[in-house]
Amino acid sequence: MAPDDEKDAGQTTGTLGKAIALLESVCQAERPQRFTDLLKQTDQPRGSLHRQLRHLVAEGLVDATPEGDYTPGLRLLGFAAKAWARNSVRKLAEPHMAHLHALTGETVHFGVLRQKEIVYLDKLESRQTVRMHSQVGNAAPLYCTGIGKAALSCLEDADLQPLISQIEFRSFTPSTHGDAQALLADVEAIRDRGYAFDLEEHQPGICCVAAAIVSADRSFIGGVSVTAPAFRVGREKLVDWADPVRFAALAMAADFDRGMGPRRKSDL
Amino acid sequence: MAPDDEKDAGQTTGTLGKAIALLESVCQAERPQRFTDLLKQTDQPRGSLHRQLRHLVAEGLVDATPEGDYTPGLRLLGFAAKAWARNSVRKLAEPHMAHLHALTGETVHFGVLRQKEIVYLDKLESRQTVRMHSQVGNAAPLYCTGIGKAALSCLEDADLQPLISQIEFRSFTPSTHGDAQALLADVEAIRDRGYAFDLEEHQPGICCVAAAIVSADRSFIGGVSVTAPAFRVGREKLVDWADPVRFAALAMAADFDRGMGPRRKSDL
DNA sequence: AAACCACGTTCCAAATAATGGAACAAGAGG
DNA sequence: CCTCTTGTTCCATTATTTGGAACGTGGTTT
Repeated sequence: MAPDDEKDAGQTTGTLGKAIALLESVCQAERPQRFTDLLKQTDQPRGSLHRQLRHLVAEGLVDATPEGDYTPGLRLLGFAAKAWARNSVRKLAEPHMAHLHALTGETVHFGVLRQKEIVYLDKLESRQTVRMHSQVGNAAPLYCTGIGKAALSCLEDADLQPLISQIEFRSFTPSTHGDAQALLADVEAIRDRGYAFDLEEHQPGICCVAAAIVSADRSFIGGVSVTAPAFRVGREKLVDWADPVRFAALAMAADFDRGMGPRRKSDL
Repeated sequence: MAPDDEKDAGQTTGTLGKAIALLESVCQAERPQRFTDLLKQTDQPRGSLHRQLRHLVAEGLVDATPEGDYTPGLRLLGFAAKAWARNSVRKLAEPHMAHLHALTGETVHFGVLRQKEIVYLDKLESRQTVRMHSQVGNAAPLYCTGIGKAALSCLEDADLQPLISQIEFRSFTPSTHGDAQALLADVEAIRDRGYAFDLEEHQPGICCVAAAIVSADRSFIGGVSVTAPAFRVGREKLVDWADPVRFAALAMAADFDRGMGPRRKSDL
């Protein structure tokens, strides 16, 4: 119908793309969506939307109550469990995370880059926190998280500049960097230090030290961080953890380079 | 091309169904799949498979290495995180799980029924286990897990019999029930007791006590269990935990009935 | 009651995207 | 040099999706 939709940018994924876009709508929403809610968001004809939803529900990607509320489907958990369990970088990071956790006694995160976000792949909780699990599987912006900024600090200036200029800065907290200039200055400092802070820039009251895991070819593999509530730890404490964090990141990078070297050979 | 495929059973999900079937193939495999592996499993023409994979990769549901290895995509984690965070039954179970965990000091599971399997939705670890997280999002058969058998014990005989007769019994361990008769006897006992055991029937060395969470209308909502290694706890210990587990299940059911009562009203 | 409206569901000709066979690259071995 | 395996591209055919409109259904107003 529309010959060239504005933001198709290169590739089209046909029917699947539309289905996943709809699934995204269902997932992004805060609460169960009704047929009409989705109709408004997706502005598709009734008939099409109806069939697409039927398909998604039949496949278990979306769950529907008899009353007509649509929520993300439980089958997604099964898929994600596999994606998580089979992720090789996460597996290799695990023991080093455990070590770091034992050393600091605080919450340790591991995250990788996906598109232009950090996705948290693993988390070891601080000893008895009241906090929920999760965060695992969630995505966060690059410009206001420790791991995200550590990732940025690995880029060449030539790649960094255009990327930063595309960012839409949103102030999650009063401390969030509000523009490219502030972020660039921070990245500069991170390059010098070799590690990054997040001083309540994403979540109020939460701060962390993070380091990038960098492969031998200088590409960003992922990041580790130690996180704690601001009321309990000051900047000095974070600095104390910086070396352990950096060391863990180095150890992970070494494991990565060792493991990823032999290609086809080590497959069996 | 094929006018009526054998097991289409009622509904067809068109293009999406094929894409998800392929995704399932990628996820089920133990290791990264190559194009040819998938070609064999799905017996589709090269052209079609190639395009479907391209679409899945473009959508982030499948990740592909430059070398041509296909693995479950990281985007799945994001979807699942939403599905998990927004699951209302899980949320309401959470505090009762915590209580049970504090009481027993052992691993507590919460699971619900999906299709004909138990899907684990939450887990509180035994204090310092070496064990990984996960299990969350994984599915297990009904006939060899505590929560699964507790679910079976909620069914009327009229529903139970046909369901059991369809089961393909697979012996995960020497203790797994091997036929309908043994399972029925166990279900009978569970009905009498009000709780179920899993005595190393699914994973060697692992046993649990479980109870069904049953709504006021007598339908199965989910199940809770306390799990421990067999070498550390005997049947007596499991029996000690049975009442706490049953009580937790009752409390969850009460919360469920209370929360789910007011429909549209409580939406806001 | 009748008229109205919001919500969902179902239908079907027309438009579009998926299909699958075959031809085309590119290595890897023999 | 030939051949086998693996992966990619092309394109006429075919099946699926599309989307407008008509049809239910229940709730609300006049």
